[in-house]
Amino acid sequence: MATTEPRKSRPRGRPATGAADGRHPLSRDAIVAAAIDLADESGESGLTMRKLAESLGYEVMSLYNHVANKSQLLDLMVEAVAAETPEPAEDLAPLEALRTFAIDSRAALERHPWAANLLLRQMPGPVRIAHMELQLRLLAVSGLSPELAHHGYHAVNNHVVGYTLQHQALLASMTEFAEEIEEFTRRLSNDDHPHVIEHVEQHRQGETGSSFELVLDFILDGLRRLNEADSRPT
Amino acid sequence: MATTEPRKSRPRGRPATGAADGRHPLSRDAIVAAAIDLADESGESGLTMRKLAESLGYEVMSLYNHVANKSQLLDLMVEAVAAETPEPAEDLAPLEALRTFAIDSRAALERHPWAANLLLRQMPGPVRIAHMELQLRLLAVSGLSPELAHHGYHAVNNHVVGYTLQHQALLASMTEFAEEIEEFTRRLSNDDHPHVIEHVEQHRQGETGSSFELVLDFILDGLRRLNEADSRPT
DNA sequence: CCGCCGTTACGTACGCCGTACGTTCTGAGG
DNA sequence: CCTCAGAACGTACGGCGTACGTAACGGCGG
Repeated sequence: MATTEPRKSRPRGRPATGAADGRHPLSRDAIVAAAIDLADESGESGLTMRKLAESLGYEVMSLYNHVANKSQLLDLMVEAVAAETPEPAEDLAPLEALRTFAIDSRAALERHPWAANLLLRQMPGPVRIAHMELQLRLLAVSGLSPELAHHGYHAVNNHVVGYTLQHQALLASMTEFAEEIEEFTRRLSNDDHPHVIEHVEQHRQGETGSSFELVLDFILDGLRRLNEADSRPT
Repeated sequence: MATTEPRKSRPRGRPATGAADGRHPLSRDAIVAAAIDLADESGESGLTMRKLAESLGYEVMSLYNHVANKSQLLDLMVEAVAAETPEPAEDLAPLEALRTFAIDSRAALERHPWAANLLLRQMPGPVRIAHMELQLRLLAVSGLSPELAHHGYHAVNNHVVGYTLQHQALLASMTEFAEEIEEFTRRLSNDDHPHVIEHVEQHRQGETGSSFELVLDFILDGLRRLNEADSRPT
């Protein structure tokens, strides 16, 4: 039907004279920002090159003039989220600085529920490498042995990412399967799962939340304690 | 071309007289088992209804006579993996039993790299509910306060799943992007990232592995210590 | 001033994916 | 012998990422 007329109503090619119509001229940064917004709203599965182009007012393939492929776009999104984490204050003790950095990292991940899952699959970019260097340096100058510093890095990182992943999954389940959960717990109600029911009830009363910092301190205290025990016999 | 002949070489309908050809008669359990095998080989993205049917010697839509949809199939796969974890011995102290259960759970997840990622998205089935009840019971009878038991459950579970997720991601990166990593670290070699380079070098020498149980004990010891501190002033 | 060219936007098309739907065959029960 | 539920099948649809060719613009050498 439309093949008879050679072009559509909107002028083709670059928008006449520097984006004279309502839209910005489509840069890489604009694409990444729009992708983050779209993923925040619709989840990772809702982020589609087609929908992303539509949200920007462009056609799909125009995006590929600015990003190589979807994988690179996801890389850029993860880096942008990582860049939201502020550097810790410099006057803090090393492990205190690491503690606040972990808390701030988690806050950034919590703002973008898709980010934690993506972290696992993508190679780290410059921002994440810099964060890694920062955390490793803090561990090194805190007086921990090299082995403990190595394990401490993974322990803290695992905790930040793992906790956020599960928290987001829990939130998603609670909103998506609300009535299934309702019926599910009622079916078990007086059965042989008393502790599960109590646990769910604790969640309903908002018992959660402080658990992240609790375990973070278990890890940091454990590192300190183990380091003292190792160095005392010397 | 083939539309002229009314049927293909292989006989249609149910296989003549109880799977007289080489294949089993396609049950739900057989489909789940084949799906697990396929995902173990090709990863979650490699598990496709088409490939799964092909690996079983059937056509795609025949699978839907035994499973409702792909999401249900993934549910069944996760449950099957969870069922691989043995129950802990009954003569152990509660927190010791929880410790071995965590280690065994991690081993099962490690055998199936796709499982940890799936755990986060799927609603728990009967097997996982039973495991949840088991862990909560162990925490309850260990003498911890209800709040500490609640947090302890999440702490241990987060650690098991989170650690496995990151470990699998690390292994995948190391095999998939081997030369990229090689060049990447060489580019940084004498730059301003000394700790990252040292960390990668530690990994090359196999410094990893024991970190899981180390942090697990940090968590369990932290729970015990905090419980004593709470109950002593009484 | 003119004509070329690199850059960007666009449209079409291909090969995957999950799966809805209608058809064809089978063995079992009356 | 006939019927009938259920399994296996083939086709088709909409959505995905993206390869490829085309069209319109701005800038620049002549």
